[in-house]
Amino acid sequence: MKKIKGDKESEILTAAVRVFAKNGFHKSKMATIAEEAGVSAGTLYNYFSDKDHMFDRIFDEVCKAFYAGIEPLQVRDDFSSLEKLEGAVDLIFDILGPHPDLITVFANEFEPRIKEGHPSFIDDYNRFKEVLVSLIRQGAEEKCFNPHIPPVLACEFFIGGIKRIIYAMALEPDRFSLSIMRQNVKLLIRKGILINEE
Amino acid sequence: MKKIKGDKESEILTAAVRVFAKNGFHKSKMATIAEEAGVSAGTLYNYFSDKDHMFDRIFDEVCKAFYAGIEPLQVRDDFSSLEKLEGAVDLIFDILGPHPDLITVFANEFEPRIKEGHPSFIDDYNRFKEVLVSLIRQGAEEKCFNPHIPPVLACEFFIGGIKRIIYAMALEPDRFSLSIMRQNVKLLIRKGILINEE
DNA sequence: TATTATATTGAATCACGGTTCAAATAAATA
DNA sequence: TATTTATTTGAACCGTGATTCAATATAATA
Repeated sequence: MKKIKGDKESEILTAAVRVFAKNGFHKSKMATIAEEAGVSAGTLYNYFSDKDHMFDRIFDEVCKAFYAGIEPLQVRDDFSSLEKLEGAVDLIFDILGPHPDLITVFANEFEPRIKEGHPSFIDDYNRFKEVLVSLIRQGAEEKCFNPHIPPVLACEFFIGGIKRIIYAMALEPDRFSLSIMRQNVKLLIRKGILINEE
Repeated sequence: MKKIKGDKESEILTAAVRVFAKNGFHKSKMATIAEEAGVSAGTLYNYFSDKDHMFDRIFDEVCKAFYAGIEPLQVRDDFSSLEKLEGAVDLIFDILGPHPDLITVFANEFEPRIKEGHPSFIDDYNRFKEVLVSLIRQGAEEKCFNPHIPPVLACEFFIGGIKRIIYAMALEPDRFSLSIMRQNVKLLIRKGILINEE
């Protein structure tokens, strides 16, 4: 059984996500995380300088994946604006969908963490949002999306909706399947709630 | 200057909202709240049994207003389903819109607080959501709203979107006006992002 | 005004939990 | 194997901040 470098670090992070999801950041004790990871409290500090740093590492990965995923989407000229936007939805579902604990932490701790300082993941996250916004803007310019809706506003609305939907899913995994969620979110984004009379 | 009963209590709550909005619940010190309210730390405990209780009182008011506002909407038979749904949007904007600090606290602390226990406001909040869901369900039954979208799901999506929009507004009040926000949210809810070709 | 009841004060208390670090253990190297 | 280096341990430390409460001030009542 050879240990891969970084192995234990990610074991600790996985445990941390589990604990943060259950108790929230502030009520999660380093001792609990250590126990959950099967190491002692002191060991945590060989991998992370402090609790905040450990926390931010979690979102580092997520935000890097967000940005890495949306960038290639932006430049695909075989995709319509709508396909790109739906690609972004798929991206979020793909990255977070399989990890309920991560969703929970993301839903409850992400924005507060941004508000309280300048976390390491902020640049990737902002870039991700910028691409999303510019993608919507482009759709509006092409008269594919409603040009009266400010793209930033639409972007915020969609992110908020998606975030909450996947959080609901994380809380009650058996109620709706990932694919049903995904499909309906796309529908709501595209056409809203009204029946489209044709 | 006669002091109305409950006057000081609400002064403290207002100060608390301000402090919670700025620092988040856990980083807000009772001492700071006391200072902000112009009383001493000990006085807080004449009005609230502890920090959690004080916190919950804030949401008590909000949730009571939510439920009190949506209930009459539900039974108005001079309103279409769409008008009712838009009435609910207006309700949220009316209650939270004028209070950026309250929005911030609501956006960042509400769900975590629900997750960690059984707060006093949970019943009003659940009733509010139930009405919202049943309102959407009714619209679907009347073939006004898309019947393929599970109402609970639509409800979560809309709440998430609205919550995030008003939070964005609270963070940058000068970027968009309340009325622009409101109008565009309704548009997104009704028709989504696509242009409705006619 | 004197007396009683109520409200406020803020320094002291005390539990909590993040962090440290000397000792112990394990791994790497000679 | 002996020696050096890296890692892990967990009990102890210590800052923080919610909460308490005896003393004080304010209001109500006689």
